[in-house]
Amino acid sequence: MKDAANAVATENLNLCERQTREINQELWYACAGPLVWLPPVGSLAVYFPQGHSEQVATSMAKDIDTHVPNYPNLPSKLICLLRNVTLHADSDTDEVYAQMTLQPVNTYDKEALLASDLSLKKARPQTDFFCKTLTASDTSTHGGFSVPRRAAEKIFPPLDFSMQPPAQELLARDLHGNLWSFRHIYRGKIFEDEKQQLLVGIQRAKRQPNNLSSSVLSSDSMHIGILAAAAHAATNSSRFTIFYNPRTSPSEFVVPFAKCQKAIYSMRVSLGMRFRMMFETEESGSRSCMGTITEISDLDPVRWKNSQWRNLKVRWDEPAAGERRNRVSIWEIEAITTPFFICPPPFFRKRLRQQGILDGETSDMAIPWLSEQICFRDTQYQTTMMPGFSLAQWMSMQQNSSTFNSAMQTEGLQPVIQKIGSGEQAQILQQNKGVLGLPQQTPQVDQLSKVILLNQTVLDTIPL
Amino acid sequence: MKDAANAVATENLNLCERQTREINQELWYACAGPLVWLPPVGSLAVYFPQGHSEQVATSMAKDIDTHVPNYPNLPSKLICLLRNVTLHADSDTDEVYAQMTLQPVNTYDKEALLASDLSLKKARPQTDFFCKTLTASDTSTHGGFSVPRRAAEKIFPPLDFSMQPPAQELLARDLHGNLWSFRHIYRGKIFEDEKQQLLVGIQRAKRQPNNLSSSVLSSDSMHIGILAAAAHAATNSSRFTIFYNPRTSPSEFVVPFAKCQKAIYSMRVSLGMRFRMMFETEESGSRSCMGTITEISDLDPVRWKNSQWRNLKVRWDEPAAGERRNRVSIWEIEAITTPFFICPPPFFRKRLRQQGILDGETSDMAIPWLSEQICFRDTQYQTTMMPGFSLAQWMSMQQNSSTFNSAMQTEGLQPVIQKIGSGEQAQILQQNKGVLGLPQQTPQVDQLSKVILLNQTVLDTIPL
DNA sequence: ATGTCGGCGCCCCGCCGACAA
DNA sequence: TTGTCGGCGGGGCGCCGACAT
Repeated sequence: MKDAANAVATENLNLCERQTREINQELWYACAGPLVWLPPVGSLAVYFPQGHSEQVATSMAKDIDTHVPNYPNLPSKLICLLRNVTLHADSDTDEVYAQMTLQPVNTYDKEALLASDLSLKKARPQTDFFCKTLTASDTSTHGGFSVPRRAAEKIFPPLDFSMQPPAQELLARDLHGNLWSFRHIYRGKIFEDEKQQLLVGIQRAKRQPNNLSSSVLSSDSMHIGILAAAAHAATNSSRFTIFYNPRTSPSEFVVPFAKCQKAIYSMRVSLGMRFRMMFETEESGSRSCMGTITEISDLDPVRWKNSQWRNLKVRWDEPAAGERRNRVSIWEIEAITTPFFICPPPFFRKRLRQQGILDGETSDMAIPWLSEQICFRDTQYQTTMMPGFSLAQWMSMQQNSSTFNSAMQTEGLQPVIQKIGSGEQAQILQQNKGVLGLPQQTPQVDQLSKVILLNQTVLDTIPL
Repeated sequence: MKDAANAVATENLNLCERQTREINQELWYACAGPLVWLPPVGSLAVYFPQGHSEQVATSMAKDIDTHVPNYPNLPSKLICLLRNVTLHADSDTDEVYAQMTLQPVNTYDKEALLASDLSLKKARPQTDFFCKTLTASDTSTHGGFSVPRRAAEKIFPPLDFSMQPPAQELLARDLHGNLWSFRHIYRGKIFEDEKQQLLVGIQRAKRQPNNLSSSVLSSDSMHIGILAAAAHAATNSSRFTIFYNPRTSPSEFVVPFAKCQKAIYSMRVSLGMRFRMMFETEESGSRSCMGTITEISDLDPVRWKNSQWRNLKVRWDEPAAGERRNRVSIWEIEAITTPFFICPPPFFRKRLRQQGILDGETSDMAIPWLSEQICFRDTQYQTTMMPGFSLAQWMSMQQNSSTFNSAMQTEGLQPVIQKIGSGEQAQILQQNKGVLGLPQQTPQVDQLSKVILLNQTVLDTIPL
């Protein structure tokens, strides 16, 4: 398939209408990547100021400055009621982001608690879409953009042989509501076509030196602003607003309350624990990678003592994926059910040996120091992980411990159900070619950017 | 003159070199507009958090939210030592902005005080440049860009008739250091040319709906961040960094200390006082507009009580220029030396009449209620405005009043020397044409944008 | 099945001159 | 003097087919 693309006149929507027009949720999620799942409005969520700072630091390509003041009154996590969520896309870069309004709470509404739990069970609907990393020919002005045959058959409308000129028009709407028309041609002189509403999105490769300076606010002021805004909202139980950029940094700093709670109360982590974690693959799929917990420690012992934000240092089984983060949070990982003691990874045995715990060569089947404990934990895991881990159970837990960032960090180990992750990002090339006829002023569309074509289905299949 | 323009290969400067390369100061100032003059490093300056907030609100096209908390410990102005100033230009929009690092101080270094005073006397060097609002033909891809003959003779190198093909090449460097080559042709079949280093800049018309959301930080958090960062720096006497965007908002919120002091101590304002103030004209020139003070009151009586940031409500003589702000600060205006009582403007007489001060029709020459006082003030003005208004005088004033935002607001009136203003801005059209061969991805180059051509002279004529 | 490239038609960028304000 | 536009030449966008993997 090849296509010529021209922007159909943007229909002269009056500005008002365009601004109120909501972004298509399915397309937004498709562009955000397979692992992103926003908590629903009205549910409880946990806000991590640390993670928020991290996102800003990443998007400004600047480390958090050390002379940002400490906010002793601001805890490392705030339990909030999610008051509002709106989806957005940067008008220049097409990067998707979400705006969330949070309100710190002290008492937990049952409904909000329930909503938080339900959101975990409701999987993201699998919309029919196709995602392709652009090739040189795709981005070149010389050739066209080729869609793999399977994708065309899956996504595009069924053939209609009534019309005679082979090439016919496909219409697609992008994140901003602009209409695009494409000519669809089948390579083998046989053509297929049908008019239907499609959606198209662009997932750009991460810019290398991201907007170095916003030219609006200094990085310091931003970080202070994050903390001060959260602290102010916390003390007044008033609302505050944040932006979540799923693709600029792997910092999911607003986490469904239930997910957090389940992880913290049902999983006890310890050194050497094996786990798996979901990652995004090249073509917007997901797969899990395995690793081992090597250390449990504060990411920032000075400002954020006893924070559970990425307090687990890990080592991944596949060293090839060197871009993976070496620190994760407990709610991002999932226990590996196959008994770990059967085959601890080589590097870990080596470390144990260095530490004098394992001396000499030991058979994989004979590691006495862990087996009993492991078995017990595994049993416990099977119990707590039974379907329908009771909501009332958490609530009673919650009532017994006023704040749940307890000191149980270094004690036990136990995996949790939920899986989450933020995609690793590819590097960039530099080119400024049009793609699919998109206007030239959209920068950074290169051969590592991705185009997403989406079948538009019923909108309300994705509850927000 | 017409020209074809192609970007000379950007010379493959390695990234490191490009980032450290400083922006040309003359070009930066030419693009910033005729009224911008940054205080020099090492001098004392006054920082107005209110004005800073205002700039952010303007650049985000969003009013300051009312639930931004009050910072009772943060005064409406901070006296700071200017530690660093760097000039920048937005890589996408070419908008110039400056980054300043400020450090609140309690004791005033004599040198810094002197530097602040000296900067007032040192006028911005008048560099040879030409500025033109783009016409439809200029931006069209069909025609070329025409430079007025006078400008060409003033800016371009002298003729050299040695070469034979009429059209020859001009090289110019833009704000980012990119080289551009232009073909220079004289209309009347006679051509002029010479190779020489020129500078070219683009001053875009203000975007109408400016970056609605930064997608990084919420507007609330930004405003809080501004206040919290300033408050933190003030209490610790530590440095903080701000961005000043001279063209996005008319908020000069970092003012040379001497300018501020002179205005506050030498000028006593009152209702009805006549003044003049500098404004930017269409073609980057400046002219003064006259007006009358109609009210003296806090801009924000709740959060910023007794602040001198735009506490003067004014009425302009020329109602045509409706875009002018109706609130100014005392250091922005200059007294009108011609005695005001000879001819108070009509609207003001009407107001006085309404208030029962003027009853019936009164001759312009017979307004007894002010004349004596005016004369006195005028005398005083002549005195205090003598050249060399002593620096030691301010210092003693400073020592006598620990903070100088005194309560003398509503008392007297007296004008001040210094003049300042921020340019009014034109509105925009929507078009996406290339200008002078600049790359297409630079947006918003339209017929109201301006192109600036500059003769590169000695760099260090402008002390920063 | 899909990425790349030579051939080449046509549109539009951009140069020239004419004309008007 | 300077903004606009018709004429028109050439370069590049973009369609087709060939070929390789």
